[in-house]
Amino acid sequence: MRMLVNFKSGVPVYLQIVQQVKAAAAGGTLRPGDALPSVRALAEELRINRNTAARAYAELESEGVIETRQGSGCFLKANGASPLRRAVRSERIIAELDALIVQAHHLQISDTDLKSLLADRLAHFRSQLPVETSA
Amino acid sequence: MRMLVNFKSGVPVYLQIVQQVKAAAAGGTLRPGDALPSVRALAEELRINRNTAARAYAELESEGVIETRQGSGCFLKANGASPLRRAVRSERIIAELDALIVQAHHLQISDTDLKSLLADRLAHFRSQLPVETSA
Amino acid sequence: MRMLVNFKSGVPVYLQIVQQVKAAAAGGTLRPGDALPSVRALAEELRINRNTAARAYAELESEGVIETRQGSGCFLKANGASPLRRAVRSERIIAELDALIVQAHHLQISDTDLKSLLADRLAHFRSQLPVETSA
Amino acid sequence: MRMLVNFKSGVPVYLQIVQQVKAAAAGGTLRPGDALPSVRALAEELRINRNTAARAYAELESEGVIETRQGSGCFLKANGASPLRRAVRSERIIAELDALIVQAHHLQISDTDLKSLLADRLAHFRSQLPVETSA
DNA sequence: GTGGTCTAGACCACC
DNA sequence: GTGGTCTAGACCACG
Repeated sequence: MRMLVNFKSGVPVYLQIVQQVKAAAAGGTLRPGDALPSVRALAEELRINRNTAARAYAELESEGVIETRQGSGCFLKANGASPLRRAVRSERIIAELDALIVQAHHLQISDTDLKSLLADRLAHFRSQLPVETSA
Repeated sequence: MRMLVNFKSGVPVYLQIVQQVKAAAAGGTLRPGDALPSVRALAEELRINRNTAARAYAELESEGVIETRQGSGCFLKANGASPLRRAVRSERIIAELDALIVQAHHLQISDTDLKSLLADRLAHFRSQLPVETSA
Repeated sequence: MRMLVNFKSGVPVYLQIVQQVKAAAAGGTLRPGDALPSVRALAEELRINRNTAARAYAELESEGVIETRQGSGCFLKANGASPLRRAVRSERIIAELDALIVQAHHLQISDTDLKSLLADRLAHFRSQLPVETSA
Repeated sequence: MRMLVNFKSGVPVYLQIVQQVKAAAAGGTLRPGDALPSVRALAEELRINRNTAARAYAELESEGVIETRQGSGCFLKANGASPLRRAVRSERIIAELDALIVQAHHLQISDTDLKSLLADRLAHFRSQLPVETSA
């Protein structure tokens, strides 16, 4: 499970993790029973404090998304949200897409340029890891 | 200048304002000498405490982005950063673009679909308002 | 409201505060509507971090003992526990009394000496402040 | 040596054990050379994890209070602190006594009642077990 | 090794 | 001025 946090965005780090785990669960990248990285491993990978990672997991547990077993780790809950329908998944991404467009608009980045940038970044990611997402 | 804050995002409200003003200035939507809404008006429009609006402006002034003239309001500074070069503006948007891609990946939205969604939303925005963004 | 924390006991500081507020509420020393010291004032008085004091109050609020009003302070709730009957109040103190006796036993302090010590300390406290407790 | 832990008190379990052993040693209830229960036995008796019991003993050993002889168990050290003078022993109990008094004060238990309660509980304990405490 | 708790410092939003 | 949140470090209990 690839995670990524942005320290400059102002969004609390623990929330960024929560959102990504939820998205992965909703999308099916994480399936019921799958183990999440340990609090320590996640903290090290993202260069954050253990507590911040722990808090993200605590939040996810309190929302019923994951289950934590003392001494063995955190796992995606069986009764977690089942993978969403395609239309629903799209809706989830639209709010962020709109915010991005507004930002680009403020920066006077043209529609054409924005599309190019997206294509560039997608290519960049796909070259980095063998993704299981279909093309 | 149209502004918008998201209370659920976790991003400090005052920071959201700062970011939007900076983006508008960097992109050229706001030009040197242009007036910003008064603290009072902004607070009312966004339904926030006047202190919070004032704080955003104080931050912008301390960074030299705007100047406040007693009794007449806040204005974009003449010596503020001139509109950025195209390449620099692009860089500004890339971090957000990457986060979006990760999110889409977790939701198992294909690259092709993501591109389509972007095109859709761009069309949506352009049909809504007479944008001054170049094509 | 006189408060006192013991840093060496191992009992979490925030819990010691919670217990004392509850006891004061149960005993009637604090009455519904009474204001508690502000988080900052309490922290300074006890030489603890503001967060530790805040946590105690947060716990008390979550248990419905106090009510906190943004910007004005914390107050004992009207529907808080009504003053306990004499017998019940006594019960509250017995667990601690027993722990004390066991400790004294381990230290081989005689019953007589323990009683003397209690009398001494009571006299000490009564000389320090004009207590409203009946003798 | 009878031990007792309170899981709700917030005091670390290992510390409660350490405190009780030290008190017993300081008071003379445990004498140099006396054997302590094995880690295994203690863990079982108190229903705690063996690691926790082991940790308490490790702490005691590192402080020079006890010594562990491979295969035979843990014993109170000969060079451990000899039983304290009466005055010192009294000091040890005073902090707890003060906390008790504050608590009683908040519960509006009168000095007289507090003294009676102490006498009651002392009588209760003495009737329960043949104590070796001097009268 | 695992997750959980307590204390702390810096910052935020509101009166 | 008020209380609340986020991040962090150190420590605890358990497998």
